[in-house]
Formats: sequence, structure tokens, C-alpha cells
Amino acid sequence: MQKKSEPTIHDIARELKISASTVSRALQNNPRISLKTRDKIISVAERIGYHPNTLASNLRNKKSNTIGIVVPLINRNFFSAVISGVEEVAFKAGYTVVISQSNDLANKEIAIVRSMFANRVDGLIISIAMQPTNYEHLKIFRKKNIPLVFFDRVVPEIEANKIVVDDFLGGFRVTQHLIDQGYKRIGHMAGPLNLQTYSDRKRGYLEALSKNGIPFEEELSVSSSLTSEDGAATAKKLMDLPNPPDAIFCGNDTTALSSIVYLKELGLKVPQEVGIVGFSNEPFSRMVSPSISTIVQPAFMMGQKAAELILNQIEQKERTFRTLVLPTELEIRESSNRRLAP
Amino acid sequence: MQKKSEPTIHDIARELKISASTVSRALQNNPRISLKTRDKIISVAERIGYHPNTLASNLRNKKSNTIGIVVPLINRNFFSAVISGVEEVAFKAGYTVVISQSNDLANKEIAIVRSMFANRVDGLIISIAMQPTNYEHLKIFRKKNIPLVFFDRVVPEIEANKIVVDDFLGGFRVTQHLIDQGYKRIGHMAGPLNLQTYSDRKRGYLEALSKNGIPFEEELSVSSSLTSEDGAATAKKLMDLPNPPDAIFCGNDTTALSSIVYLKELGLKVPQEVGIVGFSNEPFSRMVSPSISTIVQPAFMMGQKAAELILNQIEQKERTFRTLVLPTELEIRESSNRRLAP
DNA sequence: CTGAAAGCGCTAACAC
DNA sequence: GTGTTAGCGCTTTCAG
Repeated sequence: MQKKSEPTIHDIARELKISASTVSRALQNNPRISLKTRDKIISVAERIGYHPNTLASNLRNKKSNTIGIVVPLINRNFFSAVISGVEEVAFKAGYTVVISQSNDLANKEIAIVRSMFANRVDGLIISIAMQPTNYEHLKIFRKKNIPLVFFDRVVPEIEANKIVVDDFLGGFRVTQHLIDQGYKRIGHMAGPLNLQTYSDRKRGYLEALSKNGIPFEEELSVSSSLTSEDGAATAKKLMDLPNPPDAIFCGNDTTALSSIVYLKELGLKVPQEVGIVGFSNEPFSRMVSPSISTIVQPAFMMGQKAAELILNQIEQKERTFRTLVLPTELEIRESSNRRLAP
Repeated sequence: MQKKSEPTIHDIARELKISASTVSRALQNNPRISLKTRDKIISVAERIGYHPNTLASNLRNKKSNTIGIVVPLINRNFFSAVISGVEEVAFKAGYTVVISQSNDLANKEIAIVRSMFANRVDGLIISIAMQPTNYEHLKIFRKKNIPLVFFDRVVPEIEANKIVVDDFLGGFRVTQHLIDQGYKRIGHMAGPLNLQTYSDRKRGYLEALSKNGIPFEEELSVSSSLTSEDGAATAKKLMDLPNPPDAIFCGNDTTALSSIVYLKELGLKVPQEVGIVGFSNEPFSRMVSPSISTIVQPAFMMGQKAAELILNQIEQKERTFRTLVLPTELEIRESSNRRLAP
């Protein structure tokens, strides 16, 4: 079962006794070709089942019309919303988007990024994996001047366009809200602190404590990878403390949910006995019971902006790099709303 | 800011005063090249920052070492688990996976598939969009003998390898379980019936009713796109019936959850007054309250099998097509477990 | 063990 | 308007 070799522009040319360049031009709607020959060419193309070979044209043009996007995990609402945003503007501009996930593994990220480079993507949009590395694979893009945009999880030492949300303010608001609700001992389920997103959220948390004259206790902040399992384990760790917290600011909604489940198992009431707030507004957060208070990030817009930035870089060869900071909103729901709790 | 043109094997060759073919061979670890020259070549390559141009090599080899996967929505646990399964075996075999989502839109699917074809993927794994079309874009793959594997949502009229779960049995089991729990009027929230997955689930539902001597009533089965909104709307439609159901078999977990939320709003207790079962086992189903009974599909394995099938086709040029039917399991949780309900 | 030469399919500068 | 030619970067006979 061998791959029939594909018809090429030369086959069309031969059939019509014209040159391949004419065919090429006609197929690109080059106005220099007469309508008559163009129509002939197109009809032959259809008849023999011609399909352009993008590989060849990309090689020739040194341009793939493709932008790569790599995220830690596609199955996270935040990331898939960003992807949709990127796709929306990229498709409109005639670009194809290829998606890959690193699973938060440094090695996989390196392999993916290398492969995207080797396939000559015109630009790369990335939110880096949790697992730290030296980022040599990304520096190549800078060196070769291939447009690169970071979003959400950025690499501070590489200069490039970056889009982040205001994690500091997000963390601050969450904590302030918990304080306002009358919670006294507020724990924090942090992500890996080598990532700026998570360290900023923690800084916000610390700032709010300090502004309210609450001393920070080291044991109340626990860092993990924020999987569902981490959430339950960390909740256990916090609640097993001699002096456990009465509220937890969780690094994401997944851990907020598994914390709630764990607290329920302990027979503790959320939000009456323990308040919980998440981050990122996964769709389930609105629907579970108690519904989860969380920080809403403009993910789709982030994707749009990322795509706009990269297209600008690709097409207008901009030279300056910006860091866009997008606003977040605190969405107060049941899990931290002691006042309204029945 | 112009793209510096990349170093090529010729640059290496010139520097070492050898031929490009030697360089090419050395870089592929061809044993015909002496270790000495190979080492020299490799060190020059590193020094000048050489990176192979996959585009060129793909063009020459008529092979991209890439397999494409297109799913309706990457942000569904089922699909992202399949993708992970595909990635796992494809990466091991040295293939790159490019992912795209159709958003259940026929036009987007067509554009994606065309673009993948144009980029000469070595094979395509696809679960088709809800929106129906004539599937000409997929028939091309058959015509050109490019390996094609369907999973979950398949196109019956195209012969290819297919992997599905036993939706019929799944639907049957769900319905039988609800009957066993003592529910008397069982509604069904169906997906688009032009897709076999959904029509099979419905057939299973009908079969179970009939086996138990329960007459089917047309109004109890409502078809939709199964978004979260559809779930609430359909639940309303069903509960507004003069003679509403006391149990609903929902087409997926998303609609199961939004149905539960809607029923709660009505003041109805799940599972005591109304039983609910979903399909696909989204991670949140286990964690919400009441936890949602659902059908567990072996998604990751489905991805692995799909990748194995396509790699076989690519590399061994198999000629026969199989349809693999994978088993499902009913996971009984709170939302339909009247007996254990408090 | 290494080199010369041809070509994958497409494009674009240059001619006419 | 259309053809000629050269070449994108890599691989692979064939020859030595």
C-alpha cells in the first residue's frame, strides 16, 4: 500500500503544455495570469486531484504560516480558553495554530519546542512548565529572532513580549476578602514558587496579611504542584496543624475543590467553619456545592492579545517588547461567603 | 529585524572542506562515516548553532514524522485523555503530534484537516464534529492512502480503522441501573442523533426500556448539543412536562451537572426524587455533591490504541481495517443511588 | 569512507 | 501574459 505520489504543478503544466510557474502563479491568483488560462488550470487541478504541498512552499518561502502554542496542560479551562483566543485571531489572519502540551515536564517541553523550531513555526506562544530548566531551548528563539510570546507563566530572564494577569493583586484581593469575612487564620496553598505567577500570588497574600496587622506563619503556606491529589494532601497537612487555619486561599480551583471534599470528610462546614477560595474560575467552580469563590482571569482575551502581539512581531517586525498585565476579578461565591451562608 | 538565515549543512561542509553529503550522513549517525570526521562535524555544528531544517528533510523524504489529531474540544477530559494516550505512544515511536480542535464546527474541521493534509501529516486521528457535513475532506485521506483512524465519533461510510466504546451497552446499563433503583419514568438527554455514539446510547436506552416492558414515550427523549446550557434547558423542558420523569440519563457529565443544579433550584432532591446519570466520567463528577453516576470510558487506552493502529498503518502499510470496540463501566455514585441516599 | 549530482515541489527574479 | 532558470535545505543513488 504505497502512497501514490501526489500530482504536482508540473503535472498540471504538462497537461496544459504551459510552464509550472504559470500554474503556480494562477493558483495564487496572481493577476498577471489571464483569466482564461487560470480557469483552465483550476479545472485541471480539480480533475486530477491536485493539492498544494505546503511543505515545499514553506521551504521555498522560509515561512510556514504556522504559529505554535505550548501549554502545560490542554485540559485546563484557563489554558484551553487562551488557546481558543489565539486560534480566533490567528485563523482570521490566515495562520494555522499547532498546539502541544508539556504536561509540566521540562523534558517534554524541550522536545516540543525543538520540534516546533525544526518545523520552522513563524512564532511561538508559550506558558512554561512547572518543572524548572535553564530555558536554553527558548533562548534559541530569541537568538534567531523568531517571535516569542510568553503568557501567564513567563521566564523573567528572557526578553520577549509577555502577557500576565495581575497575580499579586489577585492574591491580595482573595486574602483581603477572607479577612473581611471574619476569618482569622488564613492558610495558603501555593504553587511552585519558582514560577512568578505563584510567587506573586503569595506576595499578594503576604501583603494583605501585613496590611491588616496579621503576622505570617510559615507553616500556614504550603507549596505543591496543585493537582487534585496535592489539594487533598495539603488540606490534610494544614488541618493537622496544632493550630489549623479557618480559611484557605488555594492556588487553583482544582485544589479548592479537593480541599472542600476533604474538609467535608472531616465533617467541617464550608464556609461556616472553613472558608475556601480558588483561582482561575474553572467552569465546575460555579456549579459545585458550595460554589467556589475564585479569581476570574480574562483567558480568552489573553489568547487574543498573545496572537496579536505575535502577528505584529511576525509581520511588522517590531523591535520593542512589552509586558501586558491584564486585570483579574474576584468572584465571590458560597465557599467563602460566611455572611450569606444558611 | 530580519530572520537571520539559518546555518545549513553546507556551511558546515564549507568550513571543514568536505561535502554536504558527508555532513548529512554524519548527522544521521550513518556508520559509513568515520568517527573522526563525525566528531569534527558535530562540534562545528554546535559551534555555529546549526539546527536541522525538518521542512527540507520532510520534503525530500516525503514523510513528516508527524501525526495529526483533531478533536471537537480539547477542554474535555475524555478528549484530552485520548490525546495524552496518543502522545504517549507516538512520542516513543519518534513522532510529533499536532493537535487541533474543531469546536464542533464543520467548517473549522474542514479547514484544519485540509491544512494537516497540506502539511503532509503521516496520519490523521480524528473524532468528528457534531455539525454534519459530507466528509469530502476526509475521503481525500482514503483516496491518497494516508492512514486515517477514527475514534469515538466515526464516519460509518468511510472505511478506515475505528475505535469506539460500546455506547449501546453503556446506554443500556445506565437505563437498567435506573430501573433497578426503582425509578419509573426515565428520561433521556440525547446528543445529536446523526452521530453514532449518541444514537447508540439512545438505542441502549430504548432496549433497556423495552426489555423491562416499559413503553417508550417520545417526549421523554430530547436531543441537543449537550452543552452546560443545553443541560439546564433540557432539564427544564423535561420537568415541565405534564408527567415529568423521575430519572434522567444525561448524554454527558456536563449536562448531568447542570441538570442537578437546575433540579436543586426547583427544590427537588437528587437522587431521592430524581435520579441522574451522566456519561464519560469528567473528573469533577466524582467531586461534586451529589457525586454523579456515570459511564467510565477507557479514554487514555483509546488514544494508545489509536496511535498503535496508525503507526502500524504508516510503517507496515497494513491493508485491513478493523473496528475496535472498547468496554465501558458503569460507576454508580450518589446521584442515582436511591438506596444509599441519606 | 567520501564526493558529485540530481531532485523533493514550489516560487520569484529576470527575461521576452 | 508566460517561460526560463535557479534555488530553498536536505537526502540518496552512483561512482570511486
